[in-house]
Amino acid sequence: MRTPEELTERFRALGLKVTPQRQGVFHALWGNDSHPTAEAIWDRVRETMPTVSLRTVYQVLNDLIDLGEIGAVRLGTSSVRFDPNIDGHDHFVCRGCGRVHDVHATAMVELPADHYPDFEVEATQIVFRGRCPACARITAVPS
Amino acid sequence: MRTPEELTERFRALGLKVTPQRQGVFHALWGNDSHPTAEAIWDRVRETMPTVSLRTVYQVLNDLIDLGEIGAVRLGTSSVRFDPNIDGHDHFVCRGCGRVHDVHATAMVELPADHYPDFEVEATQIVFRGRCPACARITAVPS
DNA sequence: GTGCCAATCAACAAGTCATGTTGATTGCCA
DNA sequence: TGGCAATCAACATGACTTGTTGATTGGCAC
Repeated sequence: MRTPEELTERFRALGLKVTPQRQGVFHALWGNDSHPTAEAIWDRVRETMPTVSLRTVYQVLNDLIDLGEIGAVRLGTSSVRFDPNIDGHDHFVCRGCGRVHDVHATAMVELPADHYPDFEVEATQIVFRGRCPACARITAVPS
Repeated sequence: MRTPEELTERFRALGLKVTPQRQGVFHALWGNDSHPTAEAIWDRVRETMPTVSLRTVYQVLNDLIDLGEIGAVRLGTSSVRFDPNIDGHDHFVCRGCGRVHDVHATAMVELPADHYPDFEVEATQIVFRGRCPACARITAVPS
């Protein structure tokens, strides 16, 4: 994702107004690799801007998705998560704490063309499920 | 998934009653590789049993999931899909018709242990998105 | 065949998540 | 400074899934 400053530029260039609410969302997303839900972003924005509405946060997030600045991730968890990282990467979902981690898998994933002719693959999504180091440690038997 | 007859056996063995509604769901799932939604199964069951309620279909499906007889698949589509195939396989989601196809990818997917120590991977899910042969044909330019 | 009780039913309500609506207000920026 | 986009509150909506309740049915053990 671009920096908040670059996003500000881009919004201006597109004739969109740079409001404090929008900038609040920019900053809440910047460097945020926790795959926050809309509500989590709302909480963060409200720390410095208590009056912002959840409705507006949703609006700004969807604007950013439309502009291709962030991605929406649906991982079978209840709600949509937003990902400032739009580079190709995979996800690890911890069944203990529910957190989502960005990972880079060594993947040679293909649909064998001889078995699936005429299938046009446009995107491949890999999701690992299991336990993250922190959660694995909790239930690990200490010696 | 087991055959309807085997499921009948298993339900009896567990002290669960084998009702026409349950058998209707068994048959609606048997050999069904279309990844139906609860509503789609409901439709199919109602063909021979018009009075069955959607509530009951949900109930039976969740019972089957609890027994490990079928799987629930969440692919970012609006609703949960049910999959009688519980063997390891992957999915292809068509962005044209929305249909879900079972596929077997040639996958060498791993989380490199040197980069992600202590991550315990328990399951790996691969989802391909694109267009199925039928939908690819529609928009393909005929010569 | 009989009876117990699980299963099902209808008809709700509820809860979650996301978005639409409306009419008023605010405040960015040309 | 003013136009108008953006935001606000406060709803409603809508899809999906599950909970509840009280009555009824019917599977199956005896």
